[in-house]
Amino acid sequence: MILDEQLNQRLTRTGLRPTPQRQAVYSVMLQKLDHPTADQVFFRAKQVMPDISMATVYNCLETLVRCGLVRQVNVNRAATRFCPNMAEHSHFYCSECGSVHDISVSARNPEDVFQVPEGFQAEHFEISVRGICPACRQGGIKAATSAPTPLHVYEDEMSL
Amino acid sequence: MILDEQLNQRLTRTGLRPTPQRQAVYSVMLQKLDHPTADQVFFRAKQVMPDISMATVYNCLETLVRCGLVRQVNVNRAATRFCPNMAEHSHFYCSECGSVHDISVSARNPEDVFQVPEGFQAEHFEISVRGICPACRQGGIKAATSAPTPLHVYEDEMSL
DNA sequence: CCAATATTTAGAATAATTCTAAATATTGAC
DNA sequence: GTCAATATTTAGAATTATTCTAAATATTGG
Repeated sequence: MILDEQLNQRLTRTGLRPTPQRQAVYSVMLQKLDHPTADQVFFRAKQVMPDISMATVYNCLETLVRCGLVRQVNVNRAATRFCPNMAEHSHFYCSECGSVHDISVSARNPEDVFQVPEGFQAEHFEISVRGICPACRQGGIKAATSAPTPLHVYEDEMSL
Repeated sequence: MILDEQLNQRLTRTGLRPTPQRQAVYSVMLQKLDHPTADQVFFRAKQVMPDISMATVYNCLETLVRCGLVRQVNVNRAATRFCPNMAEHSHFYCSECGSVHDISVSARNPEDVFQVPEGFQAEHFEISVRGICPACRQGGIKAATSAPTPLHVYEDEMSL
């Protein structure tokens, strides 16, 4: 597969080794472009490689982040999500169902967005938006005492 | 104190009760305008009210957030920080020492910053910047195997 | 002052993540 | 190809911030 080549190049360039686990995790990330948590990646990876362990999934995801093929998305204090879209973009977080969606950044330069005072050295910035996703607006799921998982989440991932 | 009045008004307006603990936590938040974690707030609150409990600090902080006197700042997966500056601003996170600093937003409107696709309903957005703070640039603390706590952090908070 | 309601509290529970140390795999040198 | 050196995987324990629980206490309006 061509994508394996890309992964292998990135890995070796960073002094890391290509392994079947890393390939499996990366392929899983590319298969479905939602923003899975480590748990979800673990579940999906097991379908391809049944003996892979959670620790390895964490390790592989960290590796992919380190070599620039995946990025981490942190929303509130919920589990970290992972995103293989490395193009510049921001994230929309649905406060109803917790789903994460890519949105595009309209600002051209950092200076159009924020100002850091003298002496600070900015390295990276991130914009995140919170609100209601189309599915939840449609679905009209009312906030229950403890919100039930909306139907449009987890259509896959039925059992372990 | 005048600020207690402000707190009490906000609380009762939201159907919540003014309590000494809430006052203590709020006063602590206003005393030092850094961005303390719940732990740090607990430590500081104990100096004023030695028998206050951690659970109460969490409760009070949540209450203050709910009635709009304090906001939460989440950076990466580290402990949530709390900020009593309710004016529009963003946060700069120092990847060396973990300190958080207020920075100003230059964008006028959300549309200048990002675009949400049709069907999404944005409610709130947040910009966060990561980099090196002036103290760390000066200090020139080199990344050790496990970074030692830089000197400019925790000048207070020596013992429990 | 009393009943109704809200808050505080200590400690247990949770959940995501990191750590540990032993087993296994991969690499480059020969 | 074989071997030593190094990197990776793994299961399970440990950690950490936070939330939950249920009993004790405080506050409020009547």
